[in-house]
Amino acid sequence: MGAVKTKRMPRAVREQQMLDAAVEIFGRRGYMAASMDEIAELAGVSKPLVYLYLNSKEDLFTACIRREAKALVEAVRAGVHTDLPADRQLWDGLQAFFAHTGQHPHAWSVLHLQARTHGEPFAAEVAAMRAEIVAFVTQLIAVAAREAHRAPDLPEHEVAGLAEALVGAAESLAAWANTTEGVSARQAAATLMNFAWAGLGNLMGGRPWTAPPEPQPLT
Amino acid sequence: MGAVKTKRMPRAVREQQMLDAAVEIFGRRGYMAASMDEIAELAGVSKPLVYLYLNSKEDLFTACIRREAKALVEAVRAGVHTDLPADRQLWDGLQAFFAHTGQHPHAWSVLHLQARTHGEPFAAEVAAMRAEIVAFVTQLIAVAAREAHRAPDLPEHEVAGLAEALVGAAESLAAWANTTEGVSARQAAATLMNFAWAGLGNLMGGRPWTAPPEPQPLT
Amino acid sequence: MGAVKTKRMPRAVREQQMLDAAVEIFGRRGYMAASMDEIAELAGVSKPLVYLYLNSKEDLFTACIRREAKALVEAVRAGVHTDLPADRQLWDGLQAFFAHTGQHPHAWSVLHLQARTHGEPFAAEVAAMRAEIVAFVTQLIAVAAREAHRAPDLPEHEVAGLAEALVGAAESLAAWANTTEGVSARQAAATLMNFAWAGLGNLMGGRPWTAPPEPQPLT
Amino acid sequence: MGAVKTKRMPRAVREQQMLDAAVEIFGRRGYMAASMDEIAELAGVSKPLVYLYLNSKEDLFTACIRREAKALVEAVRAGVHTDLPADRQLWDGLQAFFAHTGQHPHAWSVLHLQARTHGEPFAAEVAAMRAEIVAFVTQLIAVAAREAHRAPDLPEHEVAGLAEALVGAAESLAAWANTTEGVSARQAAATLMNFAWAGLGNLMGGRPWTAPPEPQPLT
DNA sequence: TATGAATGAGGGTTCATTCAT
DNA sequence: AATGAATGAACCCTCATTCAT
Repeated sequence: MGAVKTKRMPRAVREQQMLDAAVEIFGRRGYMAASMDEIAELAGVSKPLVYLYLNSKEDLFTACIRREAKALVEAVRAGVHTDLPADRQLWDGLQAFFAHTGQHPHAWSVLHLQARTHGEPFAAEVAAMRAEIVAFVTQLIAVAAREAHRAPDLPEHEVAGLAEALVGAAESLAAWANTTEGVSARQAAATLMNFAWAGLGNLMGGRPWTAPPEPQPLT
Repeated sequence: MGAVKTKRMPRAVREQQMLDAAVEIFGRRGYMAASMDEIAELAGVSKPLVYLYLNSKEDLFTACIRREAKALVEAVRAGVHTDLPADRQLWDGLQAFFAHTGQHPHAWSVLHLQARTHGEPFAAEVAAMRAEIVAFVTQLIAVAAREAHRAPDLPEHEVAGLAEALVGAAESLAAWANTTEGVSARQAAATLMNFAWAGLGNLMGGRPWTAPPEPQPLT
Repeated sequence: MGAVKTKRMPRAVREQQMLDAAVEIFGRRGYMAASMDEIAELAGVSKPLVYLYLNSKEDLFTACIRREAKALVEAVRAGVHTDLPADRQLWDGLQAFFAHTGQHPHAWSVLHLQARTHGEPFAAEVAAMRAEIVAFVTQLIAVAAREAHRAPDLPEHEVAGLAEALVGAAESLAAWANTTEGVSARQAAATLMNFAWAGLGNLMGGRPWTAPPEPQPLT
Repeated sequence: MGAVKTKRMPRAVREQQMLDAAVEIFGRRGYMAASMDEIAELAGVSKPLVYLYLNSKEDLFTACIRREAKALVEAVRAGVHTDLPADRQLWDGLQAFFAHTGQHPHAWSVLHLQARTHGEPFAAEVAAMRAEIVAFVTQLIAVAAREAHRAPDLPEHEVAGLAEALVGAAESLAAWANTTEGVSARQAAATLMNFAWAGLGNLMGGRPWTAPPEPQPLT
């Protein structure tokens, strides 16, 4: 199952093999439970070579996060055409997102679970990527509102909250789509678009929702 | 900071002290990085006693998950009054959810991050709780639709997807609310209700969203 | 050859056994070449127990240095009676010194070679002991001079240099006495007393030695 | 700080660069802690070249010891003029010794500490050099005694002991002179000459020292 | 003459777990 | 009801050393 044992490869190639193996093992076992021995074996090299090229378990993990974060962002970017309407951009982006995470489950596990579960060096790394995506979505929502000649006065932090919720929902659905039989990337994206665009309110006949008054302490 | 060292306590009490300590350490360090030594010390007992009562690290972790899952579900249940309208039930449930997770961050970390990050014995445990909540939300959505005399033909798996998305968004927002300064449980709940009920569509002037046609392979 | 494997001993006893083993191995192999495995085996315990009681290789080494430094100083102190004349005190001290180092060659190796060969944590430890001994000798020389109603104006730093030279010579002779067949502690002490007291000058018929004039740079 | 990276140099030159680097690293880190990697890097060559020229870490260390031992002996020899009186020869030799060790602290560390701290291959190497110096001093003492028409019957092993003590004191003072601020080679040599020639006895008004009778076991 | 690529072996350290009291 | 004493197994990391060019 591991890489075929080929000897004497240039450093750049070997490094990618090591990262491939590391992403798989980190994704499967988790950061702490992953052993450098297993990673080296899967990469088809000896352990010292892994250390020679990637310094330490922490550095190796960081390198994995960086590579996979970059790959995910690029996959989403490649799926989006900025000259299309905002809703279409969101739809395309979501599809690309679900497709990529579905095709690289270990990488998604590394980004979504492992990196956030362990301390600051790693969480920051993935937080940067997430911020980038949230910013992208925030801007899409703003553009969409403008296109619809609506909500010129939508408060900014409200939009941020909505974007956060959308991205959060997408992240959760990624796990759902990857685990549940018969749910494709397209279906996951459609569900989320329906949820986000039409809202549940549509089901209720347009009756808008308003928060009940905050309970006051008895005087 | 740990439990006061009192000798000769009944077993049930000691067990709760141990679980308290374990939840805190598991939540802070993660499952693998948590050491039985640290847990025993924080609980104010010797290590063999932990093993005598809770058998193994795995069993201890499982016990933590079970206790905290039950507590979370009960907290949400206690916040909801089933004789109120569906939207009010959802609103109350969300508030209870965000309040409880905010007040028990270690417990939420155990349920949301640690349990899912490590293999099958634990993921299943928390999946059961999640299924319970998703079912509750699914039924709420159905009730709401019926109350509004709408969507009599809404396909079931569509509703399930929406519920999944809603719960996922809530889980993501929990982290957001707990980390972001100045975001209270009430605000997080409001943001999510707006998102779910009004949808983004409202911003767009009611223009409904429809998926573009699936690309067909060339004949 | 190692300690008899007796189970379940109180901590204090086990610690001494470990220090015994550690001193022997450190003395034989040197600090870096000594392996914790070998030390544990010689002590008749498992490695984790060594770490449980003594924390780390560095701490173990420090503990060895402290114990042996204290033992050596006490051995010398026990040999000296402060109510005897100064020369007799020096003679007795030297004998005790050579006897102790001869009987504990590994300990002497740890103090004289290993501790000084490795960085600051350790060198400082043994420097303190050495300073104590040098101070003792310095004072002895001063007392001897006073007893002889001589050298009331002997400059202090001169005395310090002499004491340093005497202690250095003693340390070197310790190795010589321990390695050379047929040289006892008594003989080593006698040689050094002759050297220090009578000086080589006696051999020369009392002709005192004076430094030639320092060469001046050409004007 | 390392050698400038120049390609294609004759073997003899490269070897000296490697030995320079090795002496510095061995002196700074100690034999075991020194890594071939660091030595090669400081020498400005690749590791295989070090092995090609010097075979192994042991051989490299031996080569260092040999080169530096030779250099030290030659430095002392160059400082001594055999046609001068014995005390002047000793004085000049000591000055040369302290000057050389002060100027080459890493080399002195290799000879005095590292070589003796590690097993037989190396200790023998430096013991040979030391024996040469002790023999030189022994002969100087004998000559001085003859010049003074004294001590025709001085037992040989007594002289050897005195020489040993003198050399040992010199070695110890070398460390003292190199570490203590404001102690020059000249001062160190003067202190030692005073100690050796005049002796402490001079301070005592010529009162000779005699060993107290050896304690007899009770009959 | 010179080096990039690669590894077997071993060392320090920690952990979950048990025994005997 | 509770603990001090003890360990097998594994993990991260480093090093001296070689191969193929």
